[in-house]
Amino acid sequence: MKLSQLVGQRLKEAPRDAQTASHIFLIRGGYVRLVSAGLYTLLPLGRRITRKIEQILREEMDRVDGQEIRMPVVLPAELWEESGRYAKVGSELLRFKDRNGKDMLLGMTHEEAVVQVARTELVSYKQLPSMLYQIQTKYRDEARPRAGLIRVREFTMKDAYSFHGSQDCLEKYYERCHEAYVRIFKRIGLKQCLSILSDSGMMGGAVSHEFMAIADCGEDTIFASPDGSYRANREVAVAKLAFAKDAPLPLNKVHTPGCKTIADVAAFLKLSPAQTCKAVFYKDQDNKLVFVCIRGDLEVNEAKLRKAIQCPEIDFANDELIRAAGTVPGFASLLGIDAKKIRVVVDPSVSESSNLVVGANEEDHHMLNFNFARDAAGREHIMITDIATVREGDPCPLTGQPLQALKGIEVGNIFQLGTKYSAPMACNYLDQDGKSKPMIMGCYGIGVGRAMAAVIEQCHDDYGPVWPMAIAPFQVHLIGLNINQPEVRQACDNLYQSLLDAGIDALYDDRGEKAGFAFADADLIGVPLRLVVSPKTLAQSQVEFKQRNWGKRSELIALDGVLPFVQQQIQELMALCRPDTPTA
RNA sequence: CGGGGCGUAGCGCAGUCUGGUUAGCGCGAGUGGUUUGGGACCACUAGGUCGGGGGUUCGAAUCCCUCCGCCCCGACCA
Repeated sequence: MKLSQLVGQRLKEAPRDAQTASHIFLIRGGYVRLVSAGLYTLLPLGRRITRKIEQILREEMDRVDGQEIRMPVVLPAELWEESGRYAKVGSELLRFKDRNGKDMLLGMTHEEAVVQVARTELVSYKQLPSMLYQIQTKYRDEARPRAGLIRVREFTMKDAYSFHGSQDCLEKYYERCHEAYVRIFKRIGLKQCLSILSDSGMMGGAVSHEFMAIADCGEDTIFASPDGSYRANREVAVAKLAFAKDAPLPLNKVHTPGCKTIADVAAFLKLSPAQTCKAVFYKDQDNKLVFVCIRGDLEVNEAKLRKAIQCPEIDFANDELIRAAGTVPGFASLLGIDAKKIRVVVDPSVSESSNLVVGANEEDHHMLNFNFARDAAGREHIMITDIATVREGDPCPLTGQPLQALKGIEVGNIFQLGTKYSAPMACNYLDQDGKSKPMIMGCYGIGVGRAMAAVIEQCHDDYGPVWPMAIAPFQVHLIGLNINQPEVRQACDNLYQSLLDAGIDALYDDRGEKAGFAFADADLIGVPLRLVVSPKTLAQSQVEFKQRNWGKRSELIALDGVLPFVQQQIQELMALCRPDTPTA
């Protein structure tokens, strides 16, 4: 490709909107262009990269016996009604009617569609296990697209679905897919990508992992032990906190004028927040009160709470609702509360700590020395479960070491779905015993554009992306300086042609721009290998060579040895992305 | 959906508060010339529904009303 013909302007300045490295460089380098919020056109450079990523995905999916298919983006609502998701999913699902008034939708994921394939094409246990995948457009009407390609509304996703005759088979296959994912992210050049335990959310199913590209701009928080043995999404992470276990002292009411917050109470009584108990009030979608107790220094993890009480939507309760339950906002506690009438959730930090300060359910008063086992009435009706948000430095549940907090971009996920879709949608097969059984399913997704953006987040310098060889838009960037001199033009043309003839993917800057201008563009395009030909180098029958990540350093190589040299460099850089040595 | 910010040429911005002729500047683009190793220089040229609509006014980019769009934070998120 000649740079003079490449579509996609490089920009000296980024649009003000762009704030993260990947967003800035994708725009400045001419990889993508915004069409509307969360909708992007991939320009040639961006498309070249995503094609290479897609090819890696194909190879790795085929390697775990996947078969590529293609399902429609537009799907009939009736299919989603079968699984129950048509009613369940909110406005993230784009619904519309076709000309006949039939309810349709844009696929945000394809469990229903693939189940329809499986239940007609896979009928016997002899055909299982089986895995189908596609690389295709998804649409999600995101409330808030952000950070360029990190969070968009329309995107290309590799989505794969496996079908099994037994849980055991699913679990074994899930492991293979996990390994395939480790290989994939290594191959596309991510430097740090961790698989973590995750909250499977509305996707359902028991076990799931998210693959997180570690990056400061990531939306997810991950807690990891220093030795890597434990890592989990903040939504599900747990810590092994130590609780005070002193001999219970008698309850004792104290006057705490105006002390409505934990900070007030702790300061007034000269205690640490960890010696207090916090009462937090939520309401569910039916406007019913949920009374939550947690140690004063901890925060409620709403994702855990939602899961614990099996309630997808919760919000803070207003004072009216709190008072109606017989408590006093700011001075509320379990004391005198009838747990039979109100839903109460207590974190172990409260049920297992001794002598906490709690509200007295009386204006301007608190109670010292609350002990759950002694003082909470109707304990048998109270749900005791971990609903605490893990903090950086909290002890790891496995090793006890202080947990580290990392930010990550979710570039892929894998789920053990079980029969969540196959059972309601009658996706059955005939087993050896002649009985019809629902298939056990797994699903496996990777966002292609997001993966590209994540690579930039991890691989860039001040001047632009530093593409890993495996997904670079080109393998070699050839620049001709003073190319208006016929002998330079000739030498460059010849070298370019011989690179192409050798099967090397070369970009040729034939524009005759000034050196600085050409170099700045080359940095933005981020091709891993660069060759510069100029009258100076030509006079010695040499070519200047550098790798993209060498900064200003370069070396001279003989013109007649360029081809084998470049081929070897490509091999060496490709080797850096070989999946042989899994890291995650 | 809640909070905040922004919308003037392809990109970055000034002008808006305090209304007043032909709406400017830098980058980018085109032509000609001089240049040529880390975003050169000179001259000329093209490029604008000042986000849309309505209103106030002799006069609106500027004031008022309204709608739309984009970004950031939060909520939500297979």
